[in-house]
Amino acid sequence: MEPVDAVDARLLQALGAEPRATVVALAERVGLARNTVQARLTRLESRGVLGDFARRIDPAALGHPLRAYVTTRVDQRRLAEVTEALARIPEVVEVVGLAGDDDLLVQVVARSADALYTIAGSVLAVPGVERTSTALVMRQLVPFRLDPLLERQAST
Amino acid sequence: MEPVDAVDARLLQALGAEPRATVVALAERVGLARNTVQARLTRLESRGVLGDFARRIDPAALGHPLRAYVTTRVDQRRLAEVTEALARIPEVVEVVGLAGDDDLLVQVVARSADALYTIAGSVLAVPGVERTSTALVMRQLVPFRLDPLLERQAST
DNA sequence: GACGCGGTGAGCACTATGATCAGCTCGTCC
DNA sequence: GGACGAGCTGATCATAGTGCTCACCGCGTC
Repeated sequence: MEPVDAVDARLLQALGAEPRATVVALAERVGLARNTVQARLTRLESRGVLGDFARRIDPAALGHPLRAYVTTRVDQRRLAEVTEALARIPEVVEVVGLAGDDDLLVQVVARSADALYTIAGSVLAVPGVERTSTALVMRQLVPFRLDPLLERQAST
Repeated sequence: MEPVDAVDARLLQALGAEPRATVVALAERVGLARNTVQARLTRLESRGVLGDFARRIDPAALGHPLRAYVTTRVDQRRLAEVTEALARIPEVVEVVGLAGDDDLLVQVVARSADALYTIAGSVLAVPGVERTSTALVMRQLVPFRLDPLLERQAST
């Protein structure tokens, strides 16, 4: 994916500061014509720079305040099958394939510690999963952020 | 955090389907009065249900197509210090404290494999960090999602 | 039965939207 | 040098959405 330019980066920064801002407000903030902002926003969307809206939703607000990473080792030949089964567990919010000792990193959320135990069990019960290790997220020390990278891009 | 109710969940689903939808469009979609939707949206925002806008931005669009998880073991007594130092590395996009063998899970993004190597070095170089292990994300098998949970909440 | 809460529909002035236009300044290419 | 295309600009337009306030109503609570 082609990286965005400095103007787009500033636009994204402005959106970060005020997500519900109107196009005219953004135009004023970044010092561009409304026309330009409108065109760039459209381009950003169509280029897929902005991911799912769901990423902004706090799982805690959905009654799932607990978050954990389940590292799993799987039978590589059954990877597709395993992925599909994991996707059927509602509390599984993300699965990525890793290079390293572990094969899969499964991010899950849970309503309670008890529920988490059950969910971890469901992951282990998936045919093709050989071993799992669950690590509970106790605290978000640095909340997800992209500002430093946006800052760098904006000053290009 | 108090979980949202079914109506809010449907609202969030509608937003997920069409993030730039106007309030009137959302009202029509969920079958509520425009007034109600407006009030609920305001409440959702003020309750902090919606996290940072940056969460929606694809790091690849910022020129950082590589993503990795760096698990680290730290001197627990220097945790605050370590966190602060990690936060100063631009490519560190999230740090969480774990319960388990590893202390910290550091999510980083990088411009290239070479850059990733450098960044992993920076993490290890932080005073108080004792050991690190870097796992490159090769593929997103299940992209981040909250739909299954939203669905459940919407049908309450 | 009084109360408060949340949803409703209506109305209002104000503002934003999306689309289109010609004009302008770049840098690129021949 | 000159033609070209891309991108930003400021203008205009009709249409639509916004934010707000109001009175009203149904519902569960005390």
